Amino acid sequence: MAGPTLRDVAKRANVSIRTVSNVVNGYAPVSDELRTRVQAALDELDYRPNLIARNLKQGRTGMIALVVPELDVPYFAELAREVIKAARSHGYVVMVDQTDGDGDRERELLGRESRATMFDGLLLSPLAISAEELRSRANRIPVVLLGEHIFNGSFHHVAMDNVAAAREATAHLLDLGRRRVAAIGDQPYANGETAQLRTAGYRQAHARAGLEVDEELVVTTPHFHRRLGAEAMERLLALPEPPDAVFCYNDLLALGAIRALTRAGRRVPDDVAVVGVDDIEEGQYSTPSLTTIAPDKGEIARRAVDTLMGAINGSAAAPSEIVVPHRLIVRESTAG
Amino acid sequence: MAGPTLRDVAKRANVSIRTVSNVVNGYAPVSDELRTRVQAALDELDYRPNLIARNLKQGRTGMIALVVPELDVPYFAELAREVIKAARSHGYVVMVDQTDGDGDRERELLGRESRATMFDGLLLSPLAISAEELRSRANRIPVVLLGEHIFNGSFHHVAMDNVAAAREATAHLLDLGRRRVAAIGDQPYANGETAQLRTAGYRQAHARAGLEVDEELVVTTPHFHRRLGAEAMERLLALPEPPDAVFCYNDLLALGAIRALTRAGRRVPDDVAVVGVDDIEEGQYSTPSLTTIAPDKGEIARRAVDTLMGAINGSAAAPSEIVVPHRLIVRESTAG
DNA sequence: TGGGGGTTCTGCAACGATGCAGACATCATG
DNA sequence: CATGATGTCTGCATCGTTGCAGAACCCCCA
Repeated sequence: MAGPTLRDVAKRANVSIRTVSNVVNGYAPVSDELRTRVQAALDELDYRPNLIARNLKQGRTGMIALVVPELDVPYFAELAREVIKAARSHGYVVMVDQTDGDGDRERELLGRESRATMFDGLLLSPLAISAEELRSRANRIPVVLLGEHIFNGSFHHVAMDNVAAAREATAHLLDLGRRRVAAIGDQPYANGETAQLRTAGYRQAHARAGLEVDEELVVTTPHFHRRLGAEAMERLLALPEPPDAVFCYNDLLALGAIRALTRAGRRVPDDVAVVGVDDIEEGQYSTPSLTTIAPDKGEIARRAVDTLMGAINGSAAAPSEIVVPHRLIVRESTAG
Repeated sequence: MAGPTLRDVAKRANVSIRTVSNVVNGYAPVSDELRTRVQAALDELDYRPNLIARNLKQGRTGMIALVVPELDVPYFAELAREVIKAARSHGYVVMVDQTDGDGDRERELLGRESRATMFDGLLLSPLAISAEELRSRANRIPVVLLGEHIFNGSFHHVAMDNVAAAREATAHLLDLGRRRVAAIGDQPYANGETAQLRTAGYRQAHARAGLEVDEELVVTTPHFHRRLGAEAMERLLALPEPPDAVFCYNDLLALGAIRALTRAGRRVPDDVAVVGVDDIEEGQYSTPSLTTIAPDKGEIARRAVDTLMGAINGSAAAPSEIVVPHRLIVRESTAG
């Protein structure tokens, strides 16, 4: 099972281990004659460098870890794709792990026996554990946070402007003349920062338009899945005065809401207009297609990876707060 | 940056390195007195074992790699989730990489300088490179193939029965009384084995029903994305005699096809019934919801990981050909 | 002929951990 | 008291690689 080592190659080519290493790495000057002899031995034995050993010696692995709550949530899958791409351009590979939003799993990740020491850096997506806790367990390896707002930043952090995004989405609905705009996805409790920022934006839009928010229309959901979007929509439809528009805190909620609406016989957008957030590909092909706030995922991934690379290569810069652009993409679910 | 090592802890606790190691691993008998002293030192220095070093010594990393063409294709994302789960139950973590179906990327993965030596095993999903080539570059580490049919198996292989699955999907449409059933997704060329198996099943269903296949209705698509499903459907609709049903080789194609149909003003399933393959979650929430062939992804992942673990732990069993169950799930796109 | 400078090549130590054999002390037993 | 068994603890070698310093050799020119 175990392959040939430098030693085996050296023996066969009748040279020192070090010389073989030099040939493999193209390092020091090696005469053509020896080089071809060594190369022949390498080929004959089909030598492959043992990266573990190389890593141990060099103190880096060329791997970073990307930790997301759920890999099969399209936003994270699409983000993962971009991260893998960005990392590759730095010669890095990415270990993807999912925590199911489970705080224990996350703690484990940062704990003593964690495999985190195998990675040169960590990209963490929205966390169940608090900023406090993260800081106290702070690992020895560089960390960049994605999309979760951690206050008084002790970590590098990349995200879009959630307040502005939510404000624009809501304003778009108000501009269409809708007056009962619901919000699905609030999380008014610890670690629900992202959702809270979006709620803040939703309120700002109302305030700027001189409108009151009907608190009945702000629905809390513990997470952002299709099913919860559908359920929340059903509850809203059961109100005496149901909404004529909904701002959903992500696209999955929005698609679930649309599903509930069509099942209930309401037309989208005629009866109820719907906006989501994330711009997952699915929203381009749904019926109706989905108006959404599109964060620049490629940019998020690139900036996050760049920042992480900077931290890995020792630039002990102060934690950076990076805001990536977003834009409203109007599709059928509001434009009819 | 570099954390404390066993040596540092040993120095602080005034014991040998070996004893610290024993405490860390709970190995040999260590007296309570020393144990507490060492433990204190471990805590004070916040020691974390260097896994690279441990791995080098032990010859295994506790990591496997999962290689898929595209991580943001829902089927692969959902599969990845299951694989990560299954691997975790064996104490393994999973590196996910994507190749974009790019043969060069795959060759690189298997090539000399590949990072594959960092992993105890490899799970490979449908490949752009041929079975031949894979075999010739066969790595030194155990490999299990997922969902791609490699003939005269030299590798472990886990998949559903593609012919049967396609036959059942097509039969379902024929049973509904549809007589012009199209197929979207054929790939009648090298490395299109999976697609070819599905086409075979499609033909079998026709043959068993005593019907001819209209070759005009069999559409080739180079890959399985929503856009191509929509385009293929548009072409089919432009035929003098358009189909009254479509069997799509995966759910994304089907969702794209549905999109094209509704845009063209056709009703699904009344005018055209649609079936997909994969049972991605999106199909439960689309409008209409999607009838599909559901492979048991959890089972695929578990069997694949189990098989890989077996191979890693040295059981040099003959390559196993594992067939996992699938079933037809009827939803609105055919049941109206 | 001898010494400076360059080119090739090599051995040793080290990365941080664990396997192994053995040192040392303690204790029970005949 | 000698013997051996047992329980703790330690040092050395090792995993496969690379950094470093220097050895060996060649060439050139004074």
